Amino acid sequence: MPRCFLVRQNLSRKKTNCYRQVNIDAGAPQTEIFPPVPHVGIGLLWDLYAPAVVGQAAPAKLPEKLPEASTCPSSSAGHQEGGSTSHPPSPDPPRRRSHRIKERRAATASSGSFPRTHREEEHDNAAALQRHIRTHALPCVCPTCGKAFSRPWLLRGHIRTHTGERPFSCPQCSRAFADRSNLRAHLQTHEEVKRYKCDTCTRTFSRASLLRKHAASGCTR
DNA sequence: CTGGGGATGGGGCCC
DNA sequence: CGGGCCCCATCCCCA
Repeated sequence: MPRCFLVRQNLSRKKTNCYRQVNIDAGAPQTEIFPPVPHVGIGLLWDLYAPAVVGQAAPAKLPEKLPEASTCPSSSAGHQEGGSTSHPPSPDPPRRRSHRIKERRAATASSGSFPRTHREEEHDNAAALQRHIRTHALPCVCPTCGKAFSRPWLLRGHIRTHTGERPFSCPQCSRAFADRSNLRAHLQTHEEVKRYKCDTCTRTFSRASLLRKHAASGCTR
């Protein structure tokens, strides 16, 4: 599920004070955070969307922009945001587990082995759905600002924004990060060869998002 | 426009 | 079954 389903788009995540003011001053943190999406609707979306993408790389979560997601080169040269720090940049980076499963499911759908794999898929989907449903419960509430999260580790990461704790340090520079993913993204900046290449020009970028912005701005180089 | 940091969410997987 | 951790993805914001 895209984050925008859970957090108001116009609520600044950069400035954590905004959370405090919005949530506490408004006195209704839950109503500020919860989207107007009925829980049952999620299951329907899940069920409706998954068959529509069988045969392609089925997204693990609902795309924020369906047309772009359908044309996103997710199965082509690396599209990982931060990339795995244990692997050098490569035009053919190791596929993620989610990709392998997506491909397996796609292959299942297009193969003749429907009965057995269907049971597998039912199990997978049921487990995934149950877990997804749990994401709509937000039992983990920040004692500082009242923001609620679905999982404890999400809350822990959020609390670091209050405490300033940065347990993840870059081995190549002195910079530290509160989030491992952000460290991984940072490590890409140390790479000489960027893994995201523009198809139109010769420019390369350290992030998929930078490449997208570059393309969206109209590659003129 | 670009590069990068910060924040947050999801599913996969293991225990 | 659920918690916890991991990796990946994405958005926003700022320099």
